[in-house]
Amino acid sequence: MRIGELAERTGTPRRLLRYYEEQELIMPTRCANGYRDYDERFVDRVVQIRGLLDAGLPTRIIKQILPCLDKPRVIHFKDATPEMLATLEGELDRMNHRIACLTRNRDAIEEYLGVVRQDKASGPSAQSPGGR
Amino acid sequence: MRIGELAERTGTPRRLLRYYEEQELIMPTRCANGYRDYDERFVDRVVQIRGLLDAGLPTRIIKQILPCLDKPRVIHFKDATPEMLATLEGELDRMNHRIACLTRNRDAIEEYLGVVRQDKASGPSAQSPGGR
DNA sequence: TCGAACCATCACATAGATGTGAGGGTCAAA
DNA sequence: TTTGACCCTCACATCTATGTGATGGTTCGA
Repeated sequence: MRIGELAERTGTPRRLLRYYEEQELIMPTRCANGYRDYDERFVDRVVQIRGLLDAGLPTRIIKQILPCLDKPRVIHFKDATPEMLATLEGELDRMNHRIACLTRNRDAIEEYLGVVRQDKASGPSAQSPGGR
Repeated sequence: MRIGELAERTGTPRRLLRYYEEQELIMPTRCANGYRDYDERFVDRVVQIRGLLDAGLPTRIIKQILPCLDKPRVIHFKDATPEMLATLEGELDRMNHRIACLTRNRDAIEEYLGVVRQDKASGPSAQSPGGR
């Protein structure tokens, strides 16, 4: 598939698809005329990339993470240098922190919304402390 | 406490503490001489802010989230305009997506590291598919 | 064969978070 | 009183992910 279709199917501007390629996150083949040629698997890959970017990971790190997601992954073992493994460990750690932080705050927001909604429902002027 | 101490206790450059203030995420009082004066609660707050920034939220959103975290929160109810609630709902959603994405990828990395480590241990040249 | 709808590269612009440094005030201890 | 370690406010630089547009090639159907 060409860049336009991939862009549409992933909701990603073409500009960014080219950017991700420049950052070596995706490596489409080229048709005879020079057009980029993406195979089906790139749809998920791009969605993955966007999710990680949105979650605060830089392309540099995403590039290291992506190979871990390939299944079957048998082929990729030789690439695993000790430094890369260390990077991954570190990144795993940071991801856990992020998850913890997001979860904590999500729960807080959820609780807040719950209380506020209930408050609105039972009377706009009442400010029940919710009994602590 | 002054900015230097807060910087040290939160591991945050002074520059950024001033930046967060400019973005109205934190509003320290001022001493007579113009120095910023942070009270104890700012330590947690700054850590919170940094966590959220690291997780990909922009200051604009963090600013809206922070009031939800204050406990007791009784005072803050009147601020809750319908638009703000809608924003929070939306942000809650995005946070859930982020959490899901991070969790998925974290698990994949974890599994990858597990397999690779086992592989290293049992013999560097073996490439067991891991049995599905 | 022409035009619309693709594609390509290149370059410059923006926005947000952060680094860095200049120029200058405050204050306490030597 | 001077010095060192703080603090202040600019202001400009940098990096990353993005937006936007110029310029031009390819393909295909009218």
